[in-house]
Amino acid sequence: MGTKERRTREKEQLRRQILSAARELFVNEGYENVSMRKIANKIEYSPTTIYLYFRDKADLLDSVCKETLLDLLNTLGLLNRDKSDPVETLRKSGKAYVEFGLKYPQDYKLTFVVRPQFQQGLGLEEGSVGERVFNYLRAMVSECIRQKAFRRVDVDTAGQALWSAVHGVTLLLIDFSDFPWTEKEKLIDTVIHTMIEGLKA
Amino acid sequence: MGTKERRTREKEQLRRQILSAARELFVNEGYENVSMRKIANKIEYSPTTIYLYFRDKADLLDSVCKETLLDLLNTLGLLNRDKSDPVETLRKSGKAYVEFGLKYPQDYKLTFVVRPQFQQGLGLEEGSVGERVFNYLRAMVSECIRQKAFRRVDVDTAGQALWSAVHGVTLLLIDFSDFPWTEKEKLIDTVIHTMIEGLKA
DNA sequence: AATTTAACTTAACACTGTTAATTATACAGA
DNA sequence: TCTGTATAATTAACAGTGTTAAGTTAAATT
Repeated sequence: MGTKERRTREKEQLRRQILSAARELFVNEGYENVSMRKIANKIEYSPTTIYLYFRDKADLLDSVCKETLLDLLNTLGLLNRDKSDPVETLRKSGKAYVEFGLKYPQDYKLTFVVRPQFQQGLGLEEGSVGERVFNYLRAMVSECIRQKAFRRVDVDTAGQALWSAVHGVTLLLIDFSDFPWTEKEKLIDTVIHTMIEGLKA
Repeated sequence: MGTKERRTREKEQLRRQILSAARELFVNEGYENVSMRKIANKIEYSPTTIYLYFRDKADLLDSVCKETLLDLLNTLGLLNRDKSDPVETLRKSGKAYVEFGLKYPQDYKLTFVVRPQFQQGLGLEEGSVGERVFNYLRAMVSECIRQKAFRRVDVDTAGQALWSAVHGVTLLLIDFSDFPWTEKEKLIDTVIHTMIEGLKA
């Protein structure tokens, strides 16, 4: 019959329409300055229609962030991982991570700052996209240790430490853009380089 | 006459009352879940009275955060700085910074996460408390380099890199408390230790 | 053509930050 | 002690918020 398929396709389409309107508004005006009515206006539907597709505003945020994480994962996955030089691969990945954050600062904040604020304890459950991002990092660190490029150190701890560093520099650069930072690229490179050197020693 | 002095004293007292009520509510319920009316109820005044003491809700947040920064600066200042071992002093300060953040997680987030969200570009202007916190860190790094414990590296860059690392680990631990972190202390120590080793190399 | 189902909208609730206008209070000088 | 004045605090109101329940329209099925 196919009409049912068409309907579900149309539903999916509207869902995506809502999602992209929400992302655009969240990014440009900030999550808390965006009302359901604003989103509804943008897609030319009544505000309550959104509730047929998303549980509430937080759920909307949640879905937007999930997309961002997939984007990030994809960006990292596109790097040509040189198995023979895992340290260099790690360095490049760290750099790509920060650059992703600075390229889409508001999306990064939505995912790693705003979302935890409105939905405590989540985003990184087992099987989630967030977990996959971290596993990606973990695998690289593991390879560095296996090839004895890094000193014998707990893989998880090292991975989490690296994540801390790149997350930290990304957020500081985004949040305090008026601070008299040294040259941005230099700071990013120093953070990554210093962490990697520290893991070698 | 002295009545004028008493009045200003009373005004100051109410100001502090508002401030401490606001902090308690912000910390326990989250900035955006606290209404001016809630704060007013707590201090048993009408909501609009608050506006005689603070410009708006963001200004209230601002004042709360300024206090937090002073607290942090004081905590760091209380460390006995051993001039003969600046690296150890730096390590202890980093540790104290993270511990401060984890001891008052909500206050930390209000200052370093929520506030930049609601008042873009600030908190670290010249002469501000935030700048003083960073200067404290800068001085320590400078001493490490002067005594040749660290390789010759730009002081500002190194300081900002260190700040990135401790800021990052603090926020990750606060925001993703359900993530399967390795032992918390171990992670914190690794972050700080790795950065310091990286600056020596 | 009638009926069921799905999609969407209208109306409403309790609440938000904030302003303007108003009232109460405490002080000063007579 | 009374009056005028400055200051402090309040009431009422506005335009907007997320969200729910009830109602309406349109499409698909029988």
